[in-house]
Amino acid sequence: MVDSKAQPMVGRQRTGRDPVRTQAVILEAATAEFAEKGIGGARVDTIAQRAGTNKRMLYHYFGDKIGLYVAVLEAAYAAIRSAERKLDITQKEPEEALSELARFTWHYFLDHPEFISLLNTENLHRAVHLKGSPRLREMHSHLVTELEQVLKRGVELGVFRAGIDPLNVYLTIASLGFFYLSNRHTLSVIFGRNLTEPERLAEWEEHLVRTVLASVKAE
Amino acid sequence: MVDSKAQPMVGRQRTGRDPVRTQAVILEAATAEFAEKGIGGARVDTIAQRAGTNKRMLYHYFGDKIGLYVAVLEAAYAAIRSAERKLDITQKEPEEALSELARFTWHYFLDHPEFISLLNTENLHRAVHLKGSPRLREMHSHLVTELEQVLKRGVELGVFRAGIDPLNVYLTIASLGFFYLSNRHTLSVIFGRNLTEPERLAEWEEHLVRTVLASVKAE
DNA sequence: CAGAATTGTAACTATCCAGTTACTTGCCTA
DNA sequence: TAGGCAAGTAACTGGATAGTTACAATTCTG
Repeated sequence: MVDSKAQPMVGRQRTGRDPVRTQAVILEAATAEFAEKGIGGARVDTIAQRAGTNKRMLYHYFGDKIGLYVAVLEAAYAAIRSAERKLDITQKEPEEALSELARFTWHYFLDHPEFISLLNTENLHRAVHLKGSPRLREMHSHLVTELEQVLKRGVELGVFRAGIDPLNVYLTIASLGFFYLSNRHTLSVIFGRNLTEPERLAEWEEHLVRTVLASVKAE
Repeated sequence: MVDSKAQPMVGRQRTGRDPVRTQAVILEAATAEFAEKGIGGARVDTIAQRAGTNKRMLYHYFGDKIGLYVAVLEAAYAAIRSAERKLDITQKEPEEALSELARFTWHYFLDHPEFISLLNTENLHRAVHLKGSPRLREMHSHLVTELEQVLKRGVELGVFRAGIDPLNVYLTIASLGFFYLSNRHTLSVIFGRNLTEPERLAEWEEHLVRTVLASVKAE
């Protein structure tokens, strides 16, 4: 999610002055630590160790623990928005477009469980950090606007029913993708099944796509 | 979620020996504290204050902070299972039964945001506390079995399509209800809308019910 | 009314942890 | 090659916190 050249410097000699790379490895280590343990459980010393640097650097670049967490959250949003911009669904048939958006979202969550965890952490804290971020505008998703166009063409073609709020469709996709993965631990225990077996994941993906299409289907 | 006679004893004199009630007020205060702050952010002294008792009592009855948290989690599961047992969907028309289950789940989550938060906390910790609970069996939901019967009758009547895993329908309902409320803070910031306005909540409830029914509809 | 049980008080311990300080080391460039 | 800059070291401070201790106070029942 951060610059791919970022790598912990554990077991390495100093490689020279590179503030951008130092910040990147700190951010990556902090992402893992905050995602695994939340704000209250994350430890500054552990983040420094995981990054292969020292905590003087953390305070030098990010100010304090919360400043580091905010940078992690902003980077996480930047990453998903960057990935979303690579998706262009407006040039496809409506049903295909919607399927593609649904699969993209599912696979993004599947490949980025740390993003799910960070969202849960931020909601636990009532989004106070997100609200205070000057980069808020960058976190908006253009996909709802694109989705609006897709739904409109679907209505025109007679495959989608009219009167659907695109935000609701976006939230339907996100709901089905997020909940399954976010709650995989408790659900696996409660239902006595391993929800993260490859077959189950593939089955849920098909169920997700089918449900989203069914929810907008013309009668 | 806990015994209704539980009430904080703040500002009250000692009201006599009542270990059941003392434990109940501690559990209620602890539920609020763990739900609002997670395990790492919750404070034992604050729980005692919120309960109107002292922390000697917390350690006396629950052993330690984690023991208290586990008791909170078990009580939360007991409460939703108790509420679920009052629901009988097997005697209704399949579509009505499914609608009722969907609305019940939505309203349960709406009325119990602390349950949502505790589930997120427990998943952050990979359900290690849940796994270790001797009350695990009590946490299973009988509703999947009932749902299986409802789906079967729906297929027989020709209103539902065949081959649907009842667990997937249950997860669909839970997904749509859970995600919206769990992420209400970040989503409200990102999309610039207050997702918890009464009109939005009512609209989402209708969308939830419609989507669940559409997902099982016979073709 | 005495004793048992529940609940309370307040000080305490030991540990943890965010953040700071004062310096040192190493790299790179003019 | 000297100096500036990035990065590192390690001790430290101050405060927070879970959990404990040793007793006291209150309630209620046999």
